[in-house]
Amino acid sequence: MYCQVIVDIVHENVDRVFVYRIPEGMTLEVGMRIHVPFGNRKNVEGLVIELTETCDLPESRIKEVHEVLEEYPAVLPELIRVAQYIKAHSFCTLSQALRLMYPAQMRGQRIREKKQQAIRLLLTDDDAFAAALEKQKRAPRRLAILKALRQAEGQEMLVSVLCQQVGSGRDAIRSLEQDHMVEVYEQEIQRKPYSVLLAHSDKDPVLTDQQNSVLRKILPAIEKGEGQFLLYGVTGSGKTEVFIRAVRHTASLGKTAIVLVPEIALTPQMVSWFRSRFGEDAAVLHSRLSSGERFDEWRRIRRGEVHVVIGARSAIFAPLSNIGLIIIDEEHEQSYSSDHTPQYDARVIGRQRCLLSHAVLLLASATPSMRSFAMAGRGDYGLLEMPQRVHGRPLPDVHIIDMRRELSMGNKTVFSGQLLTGLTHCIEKGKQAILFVNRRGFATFVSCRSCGYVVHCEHCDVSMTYHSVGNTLRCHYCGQEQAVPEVCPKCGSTHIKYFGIGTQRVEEEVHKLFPSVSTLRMDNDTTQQKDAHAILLERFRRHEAQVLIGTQMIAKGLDFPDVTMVGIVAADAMLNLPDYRAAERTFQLLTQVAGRAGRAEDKGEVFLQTYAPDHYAIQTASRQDYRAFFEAEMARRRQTKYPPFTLIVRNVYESLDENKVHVTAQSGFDLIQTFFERRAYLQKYIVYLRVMPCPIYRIQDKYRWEILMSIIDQPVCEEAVGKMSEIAGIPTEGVASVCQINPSGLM
DNA sequence: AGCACGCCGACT
DNA sequence: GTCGGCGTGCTC
Repeated sequence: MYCQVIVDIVHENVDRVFVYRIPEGMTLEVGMRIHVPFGNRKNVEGLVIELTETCDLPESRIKEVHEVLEEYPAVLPELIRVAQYIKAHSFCTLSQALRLMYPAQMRGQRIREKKQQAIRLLLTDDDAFAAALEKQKRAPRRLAILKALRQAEGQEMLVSVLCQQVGSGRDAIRSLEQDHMVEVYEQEIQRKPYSVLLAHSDKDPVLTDQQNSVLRKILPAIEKGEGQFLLYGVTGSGKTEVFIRAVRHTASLGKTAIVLVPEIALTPQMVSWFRSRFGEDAAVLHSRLSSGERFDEWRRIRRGEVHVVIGARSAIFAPLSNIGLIIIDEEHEQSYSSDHTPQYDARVIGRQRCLLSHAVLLLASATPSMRSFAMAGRGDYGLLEMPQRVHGRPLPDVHIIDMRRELSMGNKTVFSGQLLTGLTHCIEKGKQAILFVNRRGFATFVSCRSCGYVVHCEHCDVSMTYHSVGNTLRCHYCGQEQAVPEVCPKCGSTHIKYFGIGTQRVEEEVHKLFPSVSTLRMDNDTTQQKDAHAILLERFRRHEAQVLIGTQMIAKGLDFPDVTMVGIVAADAMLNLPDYRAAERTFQLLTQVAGRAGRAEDKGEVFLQTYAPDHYAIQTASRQDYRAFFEAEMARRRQTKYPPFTLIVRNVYESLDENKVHVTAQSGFDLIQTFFERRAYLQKYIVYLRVMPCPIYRIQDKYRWEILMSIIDQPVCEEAVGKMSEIAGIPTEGVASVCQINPSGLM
């Protein structure tokens, strides 16, 4: 018997199968991790991707498998196929793609064993114990161990705990073991993530007609094992309940399900919802688990102990067998595409995994991505709609406030008159309010009002961001910190002040205007500690504060029944970012934020302050009119030749050597040009192809150049994308390079 | 990625 | 005469 092995080395030269002989008496299965001799090296890690009876290589050239690393296959056969798909579409080696399929801790010699040594007293009756004490009376360590164990619950404890209690006594333990007084054994310890969030069992709510009609499409598809859907449901339409019913139905068929959410820490409510409904039958996988916790959850899933996995992007690779349903909530979220190699998109992987495993794919959003909605329009996805909020609750009233008029009327403060009136009403009625401050694209910087000088980072070509805590300036890219200058370094003027609006500034304003009102602030500064998100949100839920002030992180999926008013301080802050998705992002964010208002009986009110009141993204968002936005945005994308009509591929080069980085980028550019010259049939698909310095020319002292290509998204063009990726992969001394596909935020 | 094989400069 | 530079080439 032979096996085809992928060695865990990332290099194109070894990115292929190698055949090994399976030694007598060794049982191997596809997906198992093994050690193999490779070249001159002994024990290189490898993964079995196929078993074969014969092989066409001369027997003399074939080596034997050295050992099996786990007694079970680490990668399910279907996930090997997913990895092959990733290799083919994301220009990485198969070993890189396979690494996505199991926890990183399993690699290398440091296999995280979830077992720990425990020790148990073997002396059952008092006489035997007394005799033992007598026998060991001249060995104080051994006596201490016996006494400690006698008192321990179940007369057993962890060796590590015991050693700490009596002072190191490994030798003492060994001799007691030889005398058959104690037994040392391996004990499984399970780390339990999210044990803080107690499972309170909720009653099933009665489904609305809308929820029922959507489920009538999904449930039969799950039974059939075939179907891909895009669920477009407005905020507050009750999508979560649909997910729960669909997952439960899947489990009742003996199948398993994955639920992807944008970033689990941002939606602790969603996790506790599922926890309360599925309890131990659900596993949680996300990036903020400790490595041990992640490994334990992975093993629980792998052993088939759970039917449901909830997680962020990488949970799409959860080792569930017999999968019946994959749900991707907030489908439009950026976080579903990974930016470092292997660059994959969880939506695309989900689609592929469902096809391979005969499972149903369900993408859901109140603001679907352009790509997905366009695919639904082409019939790639079945479109399911939930246009009404539950219990017929109306969408909030949205007031668009023209901040240019406010300014011309002499209002130089952060809040418009209308927003202030709304906030006052809300506070007087004893309700809660959310003030949303979009920090993206609205960095607070320090500049001189006399000469216009702006404080820049000395290592990066960006202005530094003002932080009122400690009155410091921090560079967003390298973390450098410095004090705010008292006088302008350029002209000596003392009129040097910070500009822009941040959450801190808004909070200060609220305190000034409403001294008796308590506030909570949620942003990067206040959520550094573990679980800080959940704690802040829980405090707001318990009415510890009447006003919540926050950034993006308060926009998503939160459900606070007593919030009747939402203020958006600067709706168009992100509209002018150098990103073709700026309008799409603005629309999504505004819709999500506005959706936070009026989720219970009281109708919500939203005050949307903007300097671009006529922009289609603002107008359509204020009406929560997704279709109108979609049509307008698609027309614009078609006309300006942006995704989804094109693919944007960007190779970024970075180096401390200004000249070298230029030369390297230029030679890469020459290569891609030569490539196109030899392929005349591809040239007509090119929208543009150029080489130039990056918009932010220097970050952390490194100079940066880029090759930017836009090409019509056609299957034949994938070759060109592959070439770009290959060019970025050419190693150059002292120059780092990456290939990005449809990058966000060009910097 | 590693590591061996292999062909040309300054050293005990 | 050797030790050693790192340029190609291979790994079942």
